[in-house]
Amino acid sequence: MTDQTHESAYQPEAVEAKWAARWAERRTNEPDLDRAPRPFYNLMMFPYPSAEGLHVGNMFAFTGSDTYGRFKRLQGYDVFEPIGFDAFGIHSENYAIKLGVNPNQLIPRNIDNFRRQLRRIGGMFDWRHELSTTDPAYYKWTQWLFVQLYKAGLAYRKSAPVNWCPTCKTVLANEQVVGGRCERCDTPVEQRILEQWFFRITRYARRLLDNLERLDWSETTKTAQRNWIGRSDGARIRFPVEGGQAIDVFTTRPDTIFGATFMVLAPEHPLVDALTTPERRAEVDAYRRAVQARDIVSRKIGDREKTGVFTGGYATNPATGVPIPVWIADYVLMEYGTGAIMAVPGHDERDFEFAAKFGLPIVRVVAAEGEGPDTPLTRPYAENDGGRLVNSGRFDGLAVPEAKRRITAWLAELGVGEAAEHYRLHDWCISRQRYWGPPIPIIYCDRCGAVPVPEQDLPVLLPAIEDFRPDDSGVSPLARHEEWYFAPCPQCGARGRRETDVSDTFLDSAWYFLRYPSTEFDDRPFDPERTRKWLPVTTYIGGNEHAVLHLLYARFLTMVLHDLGRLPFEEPFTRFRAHGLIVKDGAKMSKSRGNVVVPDEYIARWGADTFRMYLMFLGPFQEGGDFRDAGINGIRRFLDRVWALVGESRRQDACGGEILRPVLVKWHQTIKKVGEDMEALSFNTAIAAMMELVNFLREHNCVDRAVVQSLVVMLAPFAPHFAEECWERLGHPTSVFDAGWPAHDPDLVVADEVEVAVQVNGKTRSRVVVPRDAAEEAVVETALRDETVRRFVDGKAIRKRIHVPNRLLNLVVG
RNA sequence: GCUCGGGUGGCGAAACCGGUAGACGCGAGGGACUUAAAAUCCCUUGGGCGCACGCCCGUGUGGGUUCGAGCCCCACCCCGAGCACCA
Repeated sequence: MTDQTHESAYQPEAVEAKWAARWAERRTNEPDLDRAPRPFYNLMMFPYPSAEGLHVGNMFAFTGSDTYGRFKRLQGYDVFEPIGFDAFGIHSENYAIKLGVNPNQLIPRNIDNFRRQLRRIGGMFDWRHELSTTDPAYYKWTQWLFVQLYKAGLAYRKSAPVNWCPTCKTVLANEQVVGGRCERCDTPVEQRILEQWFFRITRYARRLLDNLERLDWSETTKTAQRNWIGRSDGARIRFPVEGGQAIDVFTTRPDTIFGATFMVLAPEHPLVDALTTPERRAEVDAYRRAVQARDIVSRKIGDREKTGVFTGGYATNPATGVPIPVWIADYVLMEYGTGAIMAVPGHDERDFEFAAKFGLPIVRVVAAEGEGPDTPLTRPYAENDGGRLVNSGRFDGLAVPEAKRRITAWLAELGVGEAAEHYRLHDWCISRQRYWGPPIPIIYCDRCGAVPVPEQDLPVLLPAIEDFRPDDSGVSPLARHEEWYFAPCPQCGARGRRETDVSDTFLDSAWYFLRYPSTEFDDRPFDPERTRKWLPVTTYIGGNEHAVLHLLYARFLTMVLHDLGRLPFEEPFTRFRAHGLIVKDGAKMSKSRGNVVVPDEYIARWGADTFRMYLMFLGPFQEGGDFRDAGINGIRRFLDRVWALVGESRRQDACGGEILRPVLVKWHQTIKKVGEDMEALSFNTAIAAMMELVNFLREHNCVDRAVVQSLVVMLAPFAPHFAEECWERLGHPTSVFDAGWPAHDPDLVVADEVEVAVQVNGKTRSRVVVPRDAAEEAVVETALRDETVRRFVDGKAIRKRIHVPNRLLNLVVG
C-alpha cells in the first residue's frame, strides 16, 4: 500500500456517488431469491408517494429499518429489502383534484421523486422487486383477492351509512367531516345509506385476538390490537314482544337483568316499525329522520345529551316477567352488538342519564358493603366487583361474578339466553365511492345479481377518464364512463353494469409483502416456492399509526389465504417493531402546520451518511423525538475522526506493536454492546458506544488496525457509503458488507481490575479498585483501608454487608 | 372519560434484573495553534458550600417498601398518542 503522508479529507458527496454506482454495478443489494441459503425478509412499511416527497419522518423509519437490514446482512444473512409505493387512495385523489391534474399523471411524477430520494439515502433496496399498488399488474391481484374472498363467502354486500354533503353532492370520508360540516363548503353533513361491500373480518376476531399471544411484536402494538378487537364476555338474552318476536340483546352484565326497567333500540333497528303504536308513529318517524340527518361523525362523538322517544311498545323482562317499555335512542348503535340493549339505569351511566331525563324507573340490583336493597341510587353503581345482588329474587346475596354465571345458566335453562362473547371489531367496509382505486370486480346483472368478474378477465382496468372528480350523481365517477360501465354479465351474457366503487387503499396494502418476492410472475399473485422461502416476513418495522388497521387487515387476509390453502402460514409478520414518531416543535409534521422538514437540503449539505446517522442518534428509535438539527455537526465530527483514524492506521500499526490490555477490553466490550444494541434497535446507544471507543483510542493514542477495521464494519449499517470507502482505503477489494460482523471474546469484556462503589448505609462514600471477581472479604478489607469510608465506619459496628461482585459494597453500620 | 406511552442538567439523551444518576452528543466557558478567522486539539460544565480531602441537595409531587429506589407499590399533577355513548 502506498504510504501517503498527505491524507485527503472526507468528501461525502464524492464518496456517496461512487458507492451508489458501485452497488448498482455489483448488484450488491440483490440476493438470489431462489438460492439464498439464509433468507432474511426485512420489510418496512411502503410509503404513500405524496407530492411533497419523503419527509424526515419517513427517512427516520426507513433508515432504522435499513440499518437493521444491513446489520443482518453483516451477520451473514441474505437480506431481501424491497420497497414500493402505496399510491392509490383518497390523499392522492384529493391532491390531484386540487391541482386539476389526473392522478394518473401526478402519481408517476411523485414516485420518480421518491425513488430519487430513496436511492440518495442509500437504502439497501432491491429495486428489481419494486412495486406500485396502482400498477395493473399489481391490482389485478388485489381484485383477484376480492374474488377469492367473495367465493369463500367472506365478501358480502349490505347497506351502510356514509357521510354525504348535500352541497357538493358527494360522499365524504370521515376525515373530511370537520365538526359535522363538510371541510370544503362548510355545509352540515348528512348520512346516506348506500349498498357497500364488506369483508367478514369479524369471523376471524377470536383468532386475530388469540394469535397475538404468540407473536413477537412490540407490546404497544399488541395492546392496540387487543383494544381494537375489543372482546367482551357476557350473555345474549331475548326479551319477548307481542306477536311471538323477541328483542335480542347482548350484555356484559347479565347479573343486573332484574334491574332492566326498559329497553332501547337503535333508531334503525328492524323491529322498530312493528313495535311502534299508531299514536307514537309520528314522533318515532320524526326522530328517526332527525337521526338520519346527522352525519356519522357527530352522531358518535357529538354532545352526549341523551335523546330518544318511546315507541309505545312493550317487551317482557324474562327474569321478572314484568312488561317494560321499548324506546329508541341514538345512543344505541345499530353497528354494535344487536342494535338493542336492556337498559339497567341503576348500574349503567348512560341508562341512568336516559332514565333520569325521561322519568323511567331506576331499580337497584347490586349493593355495596353497607348498602341495602332500598338504599337510593344518586349515581349509577357500576362497580363490576365487590357488590352483592339485591332485588333479584333467589339470586340475592350473590357476588357479581358468581351472579353472572348463575343467572346466565338460569336464562339458558329458560331458553331465553346463553353465554356469549362479543367483539368491538366491525366488518371491514372496503367500498369507496371514488375514482382513484382498483375497481371492485363485480358485474351486476338483472337476472343473475352480483357476479364476480372471472379471473381470466382480470384486471378490471381503471379507465383513464377526463373528469375523475366525485359529482352529484351520488355514485363513483366511473358510472359516467359508459363504455366502461356497461359490460356483459359473465354468467348469462346479458347487458350488465359494473360495480363503480373502488376498493379501500388498505386492501392494497394488506398483501403487498406477499407480492414483493414474486413481482416478476404475471400469472400468479405470489409464487409458492418463493413464498415458502421468504415468508412470513422475518422482521417488519413500521409506524404505530398502523398498529391497528393495516396490521390487522394484513393478518386477516393472510389467515384467509391460509384457510383457502394458498399460504402455509397464518401470521404474516414473525416479528414486528414499532418505531417512534418524529415530530417538529412538539407537533406532528403536517403541511397545514407548516412544520414539515424536508430532508433533501440536509442531505445536500451533510451527505446521506451523516444525516442517516444523525437520525439514528437523536433519540431512541422506538420512541422517536423532536427533530432539530442542532447536533448533526457532532456526527460529522465523529465521522471525520474515524476517517482520520483509518488514515493513521494505514501508516502506523497498533499502539506501537501490541494492543494495551485496557484498549483490548474496551474494544471487545464495544463489539458486544454494539451487537446487542443493534439487535434491540437501540441505535442511539450503539452509536454512543462507538464514539466512546473512538475517544478511548485517541486517549490511549492507539490506532491498531484490527480495532479500526472492526469499527468500520460496525459503522457500516449507519453510514454505508462512508464505511465502504474506509474499507477500501484499508486495502480491501470487496464490499464491507461481506466482511462479517466482528465477534467479541467473552474473556475480554471484563477488565482485570474493576472499580467497586463503597456505600455506607446506602450512601455512596467512595470507590475502590479491586481485582475482577474479588471475594467479598477482600473487597471489605480494601474498603476499610479507604480513608473516607473509615470516617463513616470507625467506631461503629458493621451490622450487615451487601456485596454485588464487581459493582458495589454496602456496609450497614449503626 | 377510557387505553397506551412519557416527565432525568441549558438542550437531545444514558442508566442491564432495584446496585457508582447524568454515558454519548449538542451548546456554553476557558486555553493551545493561527497575523486573524474557520477548522482542529486540550480542559471545565447538575445545584450549593469549600483552598482542598470532601460534604449537603438533586430523576414531576406526596407517601410507602428496601441495606439501597430514576427503576417496585399507593395516591396525585403535567405532557404526548390513540379510542371515544362499545351495551
